[in-house]
Amino acid sequence: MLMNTTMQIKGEPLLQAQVCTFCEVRRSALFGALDDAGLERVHARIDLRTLAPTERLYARGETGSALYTIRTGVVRFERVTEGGDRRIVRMAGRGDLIGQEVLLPQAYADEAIGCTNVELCRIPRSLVDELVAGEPTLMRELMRRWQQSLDRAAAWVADMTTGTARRRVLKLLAELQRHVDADDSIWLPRRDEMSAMLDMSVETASRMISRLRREGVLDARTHGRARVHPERLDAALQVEHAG
Amino acid sequence: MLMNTTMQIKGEPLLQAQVCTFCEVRRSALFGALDDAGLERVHARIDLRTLAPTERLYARGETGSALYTIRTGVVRFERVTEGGDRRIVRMAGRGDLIGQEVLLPQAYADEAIGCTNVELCRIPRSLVDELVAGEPTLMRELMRRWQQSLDRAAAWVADMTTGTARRRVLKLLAELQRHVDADDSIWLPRRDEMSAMLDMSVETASRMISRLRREGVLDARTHGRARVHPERLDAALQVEHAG
DNA sequence: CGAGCCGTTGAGGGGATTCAAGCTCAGTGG
DNA sequence: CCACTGAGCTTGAATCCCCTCAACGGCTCG
Repeated sequence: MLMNTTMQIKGEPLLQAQVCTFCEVRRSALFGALDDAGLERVHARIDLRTLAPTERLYARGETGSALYTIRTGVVRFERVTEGGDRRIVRMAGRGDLIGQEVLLPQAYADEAIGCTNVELCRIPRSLVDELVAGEPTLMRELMRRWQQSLDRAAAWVADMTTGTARRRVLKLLAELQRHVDADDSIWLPRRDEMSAMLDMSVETASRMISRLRREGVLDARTHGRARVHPERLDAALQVEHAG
Repeated sequence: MLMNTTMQIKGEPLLQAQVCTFCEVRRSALFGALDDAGLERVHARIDLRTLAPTERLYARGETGSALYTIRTGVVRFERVTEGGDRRIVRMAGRGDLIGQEVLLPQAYADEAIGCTNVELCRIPRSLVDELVAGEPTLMRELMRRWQQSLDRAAAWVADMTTGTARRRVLKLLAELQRHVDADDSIWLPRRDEMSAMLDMSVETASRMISRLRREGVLDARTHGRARVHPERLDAALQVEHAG
């Protein structure tokens, strides 16, 4: 599993120490405040974990013993309503911390499911507990992450649940642009996934996407990936706001 | 201002020490972990603050120096979309901690506005900073509050933004029941406020409420307050889920 | 190659919005 | 005292957006 990473160099097996040192997200990552010596002690306890699309990382109510940072890919959080249908309530991407509630300690609050291929760093709860005792700065970093998640959740309400189907789809595309890949492509959800995010029927989602493709806002590619014209997307959103 | 509280006894002016000691929400409040001696040091720094309906506690982007716990009443969080209309993204009630983001330190993330008459305890940021240094337990309590806010935000997405207008109104009433008053009455939002919470027109909100009143789920009272039949509310939600 | 999943498109119906008109009620001033 | 006013609430009618039901095509995979 350690080999299955973008950090791999010249086909050699990759040690966790190297992963952390070279980690592209280190600056924004949980342990960014630690010096190299501090990182040394951390390496051995952190594992890489991969997640395939639609694969579940953990379930709501599960009592886990680890939290995760996302190295690459997109993860979504689902919740089942009393009606029995699944609703996607939030997403997370590169650099985001997820499953923080195990620190309280508390069961996971939502299901975490892979949207794309995902690479995660698995951080045991005990490790964070130990580090927090010695390094108070880490605590502030943790609180920042919590607030960030809360802020994104509020933004989700304001963006993904408001207005016409077209506006919500446009807002979704704008959100997905935040997790744009190296080759400018974004993850384009399946229609039933859009349905669960934006509270609309799969047919409506399909119609909106088809229309946006005809309008040149969107360029579909293979395997649930697409490319967006940022200017045309913004223009379409402006029109939506005006009307 | 100290006199303007439900804790007042026999008309005597109320000292903050008494307020904290007798505080009904102490168990669930931020400083519940502190012993009486610890509380003593805290009293002098905490002020009571009241908030009238539609009055704003703080604005989004404002750099404040205090966080608050809610003693009585309901507070809502608003955010303005790019379209220019206000959207209510979350609510908080008795015992909830709000404005925690000042601890990071960071500007307030949303507008906080009173729904009912509200009584708050104003806690300076500096006080929390000092206490955290001496009492690590407090830090855990803070994290619990953050997670709780996050959890409620996710629940808001799943409940208030999903399904038919009728379902969303029913879910809103269920949520408001959580903040039920001493006399079994709840805050019944104005129709335009419901509109901002549930993303529907004021007319639709009015129609739904009128119908629920005819159905006996709801008993309107004076001044934006009402009483709900819990069993009928649950029954109505069951039907909604089945259909 | 048939089966099944996913996406697309069409037709019809229903729920929500929009536009519009009254209604209640509290506050105001003649 | 009461008309006047304006804000909030309600209700009706027409329109429109979205959902439902349905059929079909492309694709993968056993």
